[in-house]
Amino acid sequence: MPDDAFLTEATARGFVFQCTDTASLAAALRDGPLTAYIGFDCTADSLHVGSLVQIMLLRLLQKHGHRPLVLLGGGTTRIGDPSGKDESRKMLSDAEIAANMDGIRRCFTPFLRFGEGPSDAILADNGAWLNALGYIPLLREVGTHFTVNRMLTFDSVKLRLEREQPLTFLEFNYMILQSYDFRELARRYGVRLQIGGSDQWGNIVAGIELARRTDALSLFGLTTPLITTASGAKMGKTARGAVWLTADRVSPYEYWQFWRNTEDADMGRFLRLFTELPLDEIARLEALGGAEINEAKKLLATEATALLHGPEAAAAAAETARRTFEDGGVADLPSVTVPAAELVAGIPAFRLFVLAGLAASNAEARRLIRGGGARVNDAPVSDEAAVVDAAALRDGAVKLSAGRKQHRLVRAG
RNA sequence: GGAGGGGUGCCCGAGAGGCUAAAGGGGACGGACUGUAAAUCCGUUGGCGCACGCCUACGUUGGUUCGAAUCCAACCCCCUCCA
Repeated sequence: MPDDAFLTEATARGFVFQCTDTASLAAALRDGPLTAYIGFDCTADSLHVGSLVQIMLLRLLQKHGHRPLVLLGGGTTRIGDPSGKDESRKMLSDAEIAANMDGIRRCFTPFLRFGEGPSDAILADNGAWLNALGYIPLLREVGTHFTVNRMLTFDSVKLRLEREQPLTFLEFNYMILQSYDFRELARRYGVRLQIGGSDQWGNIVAGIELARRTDALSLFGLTTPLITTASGAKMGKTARGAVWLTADRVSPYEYWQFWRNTEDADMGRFLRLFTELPLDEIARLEALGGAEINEAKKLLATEATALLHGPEAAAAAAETARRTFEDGGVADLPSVTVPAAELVAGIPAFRLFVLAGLAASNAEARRLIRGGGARVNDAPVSDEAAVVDAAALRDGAVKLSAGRKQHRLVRAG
């Protein structure tokens, strides 16, 4: 076990996959506040739970008195990281990148304390230095420290070559720019540690080597494990797509549901990574068997939701779920409003399911009905041509259900 | 620049003039069983107020044909080898 409080807890909670030099890093951490960074490329306007491990680790770092630095990839997003991808991403325009950066920035505010203090988080954009680089000077100054021989051995490169998928020269340069970032952050902010997903190992090590050669700096790298579910699927997918960390994409209630539906075998691991419950408490919860596990999952859902959306929203989501699933009642579920006149006139049930967002097309809604998965006010819809009108209103709303878990209210407005 | 191979639905992958909205698998969704879990089994899986019908879809654009994902031409993109 490493001889440092932060590393010890990070390891115990399952955040550590690989570390370049655990003993020296522990010593550096003991010497006083240390600045560590994680880079996020701006490929979408929000992050999703796939990035949550890294965010939680930065949060843990800050709790232990160190300083997190969030690096937004305003420059590197223009290149596209080939790591872990078997084909190139589409090119994003500078305007898209700027908009995405704005959205991603907001994802961190619930998790990190930003400011001027010694352990307050800071934000940087690698566009600030990368965009100004000159090609020839870069080649002469940095290019001499990279051999193509070595670069070809990186997994990110090998994967593409083995699969006979194209790897453009543009993408081939990504690792050089990420290395440049690490050294630049060390120079500007005194950053000593770079954290990343396990697919970032190569890029991180390359940066450490560059800084050692040119600046005689000794930097560290730490990677987090790739989080999959116990049954092997990539984590973070739900019935309606990725689990985003933005309320207007995934509501607190949906977010709570995502965690509530965790597989049994993942419960303990997820509690350690995605909540801040004490480890001994988690150990106790892990000992639960059978249906009692559900209580632990509710705790997981409420704790994780509280971190992102706040305790009130988490409690409200938990209460909505309790009333819906345990009382079988109608609670404050996600709702949509349809014009009262239309409802009075009667709307075909399949249309209503589309309007409520429970089906992507009329055909899908019809299939849902045919398959017996559609219910109105908890009563199965047996007839594809069934019509719902104002008579179905219960306290001003009609409850629609697609399958056992997805429920919506339709209100007349 | 030369030679060869290839671009099919969310993904992989079969199909080589009509029987093809396109086999099979994966994924996804629904049902049964459960504990809002996993595993298993069953069903569904382009759109349209969808019996019939119509529309869109096999890289792009044209053409041949009664009829094209399947044949022809040009173009775009990818892979391999050669220069």
